Amino acid sequence: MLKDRPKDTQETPEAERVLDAVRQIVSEGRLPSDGRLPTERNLAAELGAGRASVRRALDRLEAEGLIWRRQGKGTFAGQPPDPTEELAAQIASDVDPLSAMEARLCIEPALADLCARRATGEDVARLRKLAERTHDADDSDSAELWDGALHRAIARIAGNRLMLTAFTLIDEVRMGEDWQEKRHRARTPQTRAFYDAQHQKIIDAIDARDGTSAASAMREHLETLFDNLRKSIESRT
Amino acid sequence: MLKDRPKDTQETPEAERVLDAVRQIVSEGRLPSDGRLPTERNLAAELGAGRASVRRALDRLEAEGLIWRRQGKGTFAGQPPDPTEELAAQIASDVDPLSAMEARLCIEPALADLCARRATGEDVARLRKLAERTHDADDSDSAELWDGALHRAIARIAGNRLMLTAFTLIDEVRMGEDWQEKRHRARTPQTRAFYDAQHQKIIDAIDARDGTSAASAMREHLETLFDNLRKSIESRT
DNA sequence: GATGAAACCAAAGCACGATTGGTTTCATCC
DNA sequence: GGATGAAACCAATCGTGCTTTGGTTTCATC
Repeated sequence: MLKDRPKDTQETPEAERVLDAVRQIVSEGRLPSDGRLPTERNLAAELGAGRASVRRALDRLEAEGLIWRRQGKGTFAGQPPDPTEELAAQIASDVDPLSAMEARLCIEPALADLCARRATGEDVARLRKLAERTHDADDSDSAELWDGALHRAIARIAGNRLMLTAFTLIDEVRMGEDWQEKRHRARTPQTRAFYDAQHQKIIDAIDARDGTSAASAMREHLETLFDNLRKSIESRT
Repeated sequence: MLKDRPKDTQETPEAERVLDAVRQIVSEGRLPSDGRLPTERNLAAELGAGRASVRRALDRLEAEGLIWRRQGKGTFAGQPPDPTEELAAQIASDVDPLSAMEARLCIEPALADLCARRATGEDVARLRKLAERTHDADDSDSAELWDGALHRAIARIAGNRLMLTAFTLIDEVRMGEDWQEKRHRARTPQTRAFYDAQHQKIIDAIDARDGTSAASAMREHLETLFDNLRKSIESRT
């Protein structure tokens, strides 16, 4: 810390070399579809370094959240899988889009309420950024992705582990099913503008730390979604 | 169907013999702690019957919900395990009683609403019976058990698989943790009478198919529980 | 003090055979 | 003809032993 050279970028000569090499492998994504990295032993051999150095580099990347590791399994790029996914996959088969919306309509207003009561200024800034991304998205697909991220962020900020798990469950089922096309049709330029305004309203309420308003704004938003989804289903049965 | 002899009780001579034998094994509970029954082949040998007959008997018992089977695993007494339990066990460690109540307060009023809109006369009769059992319970422990059964029944009648899973998740975490004593202290004779009245109000609203009233009655009930739990925690920190 | 090499531990995977429910076929017996 | 019993086969699961892989320690080297 007291040294005058920039510790973060240099560390020690070998450490930096290995770290950069591994970071490049991860970021460039030249790896199997499951995101698995070479084993530590292979990595060490390929880079002509010792296993300890490789492990130090991986420790760093893990701390940064770029990779995750599991003893006996391997090292993988990205975030560790959530056990909720499995449960979601199991029950996904007997859940229809309407009951999924029903569930969202139940839990998300409550999450917005809690979110409003617990959000920090930083949290609100993050939400605004996500809403902006949703608004700026070029195609309907990426808009949906950012929209999902926004709702998830609200759920996380709410700070209730149980409700977050329940939300994740609903979210996983919703994403994993074959309703994609249905929701796709329900998303037109007009509705998108509408959704953006509703997002604004929700975030404004959260920013004002007004839980009740946040909940009702979220409920209104979801009901709009719900209606459009229902119309979309009815129109082409 | 057109025969004059009582098909249900007699079927065919051998079938009935095997069915009774297996039914006795299950009901008397002379089986390992995991509820595993002998294999079909062993059962057939023991009873001096063919495997087909044994399977017919097991089919019947499975249809009655007395046993469940899994290829490659075995035949077991009781109901098949719910995958929700595992997930609940995993996240149980970082959930506190207050956030569990928060989650209940979010989901159970919505379940009561749906329940009121979908309950049949038979369903309401079942709920009334459970409320009666809760009221008649001798000790605080069994009252809690019947109370749990009542809330679960409402969740099941609501008829939304996703929300039922979410409810089960909360319920499992709630039951599995060490908060038993806390809730125990929160349950006094006075509060029990109070709870009984609230149960009545909820069920009356469901009986009247008034979802909004059912939801608010449930919310009121949970808020009472919540308050008492909070007091109980504060009193002896 | 950082590095590299080696050895060991523990968790997970993998391959293989055995077990078990699910299914079909066929001969037999009322 | 329908129920039964026997046999064979399929598919999912489990148990076992070996391998792989990350986690950890030790030691020699630079």
